[in-house]
Amino acid sequence: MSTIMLLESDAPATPQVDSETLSEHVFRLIQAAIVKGEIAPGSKISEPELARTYGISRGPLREAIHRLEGQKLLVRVPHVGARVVSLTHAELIELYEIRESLEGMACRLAAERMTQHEIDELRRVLELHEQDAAFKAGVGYYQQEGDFDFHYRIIQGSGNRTLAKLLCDELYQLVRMYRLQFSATPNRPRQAFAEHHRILDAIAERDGELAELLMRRHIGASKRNIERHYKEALATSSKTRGDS
Amino acid sequence: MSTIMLLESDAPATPQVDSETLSEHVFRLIQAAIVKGEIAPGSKISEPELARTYGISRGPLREAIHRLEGQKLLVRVPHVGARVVSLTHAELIELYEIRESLEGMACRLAAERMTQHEIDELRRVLELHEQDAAFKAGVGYYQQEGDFDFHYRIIQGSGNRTLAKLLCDELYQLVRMYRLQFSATPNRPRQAFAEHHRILDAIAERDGELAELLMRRHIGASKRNIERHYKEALATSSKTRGDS
DNA sequence: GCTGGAATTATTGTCGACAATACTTTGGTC
DNA sequence: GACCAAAGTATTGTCGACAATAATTCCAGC
Repeated sequence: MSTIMLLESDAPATPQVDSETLSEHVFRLIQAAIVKGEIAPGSKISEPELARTYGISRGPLREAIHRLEGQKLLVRVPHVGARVVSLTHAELIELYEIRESLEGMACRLAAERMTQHEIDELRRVLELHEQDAAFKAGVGYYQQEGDFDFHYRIIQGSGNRTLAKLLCDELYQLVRMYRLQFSATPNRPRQAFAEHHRILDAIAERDGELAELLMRRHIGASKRNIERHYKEALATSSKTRGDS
Repeated sequence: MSTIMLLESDAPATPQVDSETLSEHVFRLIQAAIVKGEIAPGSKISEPELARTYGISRGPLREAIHRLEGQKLLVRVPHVGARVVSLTHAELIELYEIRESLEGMACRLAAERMTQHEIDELRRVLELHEQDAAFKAGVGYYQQEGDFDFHYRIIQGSGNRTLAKLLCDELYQLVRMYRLQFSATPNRPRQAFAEHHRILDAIAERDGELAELLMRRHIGASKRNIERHYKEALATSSKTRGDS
């Protein structure tokens, strides 16, 4: 009853979606739920339960689950079921190492191949970020999605469509999922913004080599930020007995 | 009739597979067929036909298709169907650019982190290649799969499991599919072998920087080899009127 | 009271049938 | 003769039910 409501109440938000496949629809719904943390990392996915929740049969749901697995948001074990991914510290670092390499390359290509119009738009995106309330308060950044995301636009600007599919269609949601956890570090948003600005300048000057270097350093800084978070969490958990 | 034969005649080759899921089984079967070129690139995948061929229902077949799509061996269009991937020249080059970046990084990490035992085994793999009949005849190389493949082992040796999953589980089969077409260039196998040897030496000397550089050059050379092939194909197709 | 095992329950894997969409072929008109 | 439209065919998308496997519970024995 209310399960059908859930589907239909969402339909008006995406009106043209008549021809959209059911599988596609729940895929996006579940993807958003996982990225936002509405479904806790590590929690088990029950096919019958989710099917009831979204008011669909298990067929299309299973297809959605398989696609989510492709995006690394779910981990499936045959005959056992699927769980929401829960990256270990090491895996998260590995992911950032991959991003360093791939986005560094994307940034170099973007500096060489982006049109002037694309560069102008990228600058506008950055200005938008600066005016963002959350950013001004120093509590967040990064929350922008898709075209409003700095990294996303640079990757698209690289001109390497295969790379863009890999980064934006497969890895992007996973990165976004974990970004939310670490973007709230005191000084990090301001610093990240400054780094973004330097990267943009390098791109505008068509200096591919420098743009790549800066992007690698930028992601490396984010990586170190995560490592710092992790160490602090370790220290906190081990100081269970007073701290004077 | 003969469709069931096909399944059963393959079962003895993998006897322990009782607990293996049907979907998993056909996934591997179709994957192999695509990589070997038994199903032509660009050809359409008919669900009813394949289901009959492998003697299964469309359910598990569709799951296999989705996984194949994740490996970029199939391209699916909603309400239309799936086709075997057929990379354009530009896409193939893009793929090699990605490999340059990713495998270069893997090679640097491998030089830093591989155990002495792993390095010894890598050397043995290379010696095996040198003794291979096809290689001696100069007609091929690369055909080795998985653990017997030089690149595969280096990636595994990088210690970055996320990277290994990305390269070996998702991109590897696609690369293998296209390798078969271009490995038959006159001098390329010998040259590739020499490059492999230099990379191994750099790894053995724990020189990560050099190992990365050499791997990038190695893949870059393969890339140029493909570009040369392409240009020749273009020239051939345009000299339809004599060539004296 | 705890451990090991068997029966029960629940979940995943598979199937065949029906509905919806896309493609093909046929017929008609300009 | 060529192009457009409509009916028909085939393929994909979805569903509910059944089978096989895994997790849980309950009971017996030590």
